[in-house]
Amino acid sequence: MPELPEVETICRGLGQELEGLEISSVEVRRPDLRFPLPESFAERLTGRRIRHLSRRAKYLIWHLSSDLVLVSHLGMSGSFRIRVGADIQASPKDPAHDHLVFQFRGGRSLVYNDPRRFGFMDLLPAASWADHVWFSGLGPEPTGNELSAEYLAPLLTRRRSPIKAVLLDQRTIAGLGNIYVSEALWRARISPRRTAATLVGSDGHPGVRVTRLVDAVRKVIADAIAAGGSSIGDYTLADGSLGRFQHQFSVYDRAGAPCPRSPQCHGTVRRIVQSGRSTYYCPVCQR
DNA sequence: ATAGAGACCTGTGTGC
DNA sequence: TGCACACAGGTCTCTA
Repeated sequence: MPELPEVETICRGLGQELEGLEISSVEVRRPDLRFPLPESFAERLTGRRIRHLSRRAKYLIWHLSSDLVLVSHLGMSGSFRIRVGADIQASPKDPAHDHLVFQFRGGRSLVYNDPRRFGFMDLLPAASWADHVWFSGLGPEPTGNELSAEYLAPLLTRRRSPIKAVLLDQRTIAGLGNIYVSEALWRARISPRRTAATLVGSDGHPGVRVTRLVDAVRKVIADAIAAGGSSIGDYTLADGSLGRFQHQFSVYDRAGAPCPRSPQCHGTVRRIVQSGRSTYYCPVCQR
C-alpha cells in the first residue's frame, strides 16, 4: 500500500507518539504475515523501550533499547493505529485483520492491521540490521543528495526494460512505487514505455531527460511528504487522519481525464499495463 | 546477469 | 441477489 511518502508520514506520526515508551506486552493474534514472525517475537520485545523510529525505503526501523531493531514493512495493506485509553480508535471497523497489539506502559497501545498480509516484520541486531538483504541492495533515497543525474545515467544505460519498470526496481532508487513513478514520469515528460537506456545521451552524459527525471522524482516525493502522503480507499494515518496528496495526482488513476498540462497539451490520460501493473500517462506530452 | 511472469493474500467494484 | 472477474499503494522467486 504505502510508498515512501506514506511510510515517512507514518514514521513521523508514530515516532512522535511512541518514542520513549516501554513495551509492556505484545499480543500476537496471527504470526503468519508475509513471512512468519521470528521465534519468541513477543517475549523479545517485552520490556524494551522505543528509542527512535526511522525509515529506509518503505521500511520502518524501530530502534529499541538493548541494541535490538524491529524492522517492519507494510506491504500493500498494512497499517498501524494508535489507541490512547478508550478513544474512538479503540473500536476498529476491521478487527478481523488486527494481527498484532503492542501495549505500552502508561496505557497507550498500537495495533497492526493488514488484510492481505503482504506486510512483514523481523527482529535484528542494532549493529548489523543494515547488512540484511532487505537493505544491502537498495538504491539511494530520493530525499537526500545521493540521487543525482550522474548517479542515475550509468545505471540506466545498462537497462533494456521500460523506464517504468526500472524506477519501480528498489535497487535504482529506494522507495518509489506505482503511484509516484507514474507521477514523476509525467512531470518529467518522459514516456513510461521508453527503454531506460535511451534516456541517456550517446556520449554517456546524463543529458536533459535524466536531469529532468531526477528533478521530477525528488520534487514529487518532497511534495507528497509535505502533503502527508496519499490516502486511497479507507487508508488512514496512525492517528486516523488522511494524507492529502491524492488530490494532487496528475495522472495516477485518472484515465480518460484531460492531461493537466493543458492548454499547451491536448492529450488524454491513458492507462496501460506494464509488467502486470497499471501505468498512467499522457501519450501526447510524454515522450 | 537480466527481464518477465507468477505467487503470495483479501477486499471491493463491475458487469452479466 | 449471485457469481465471475479484474484490480489494488509490494516484493520475492522462478523461468527463460
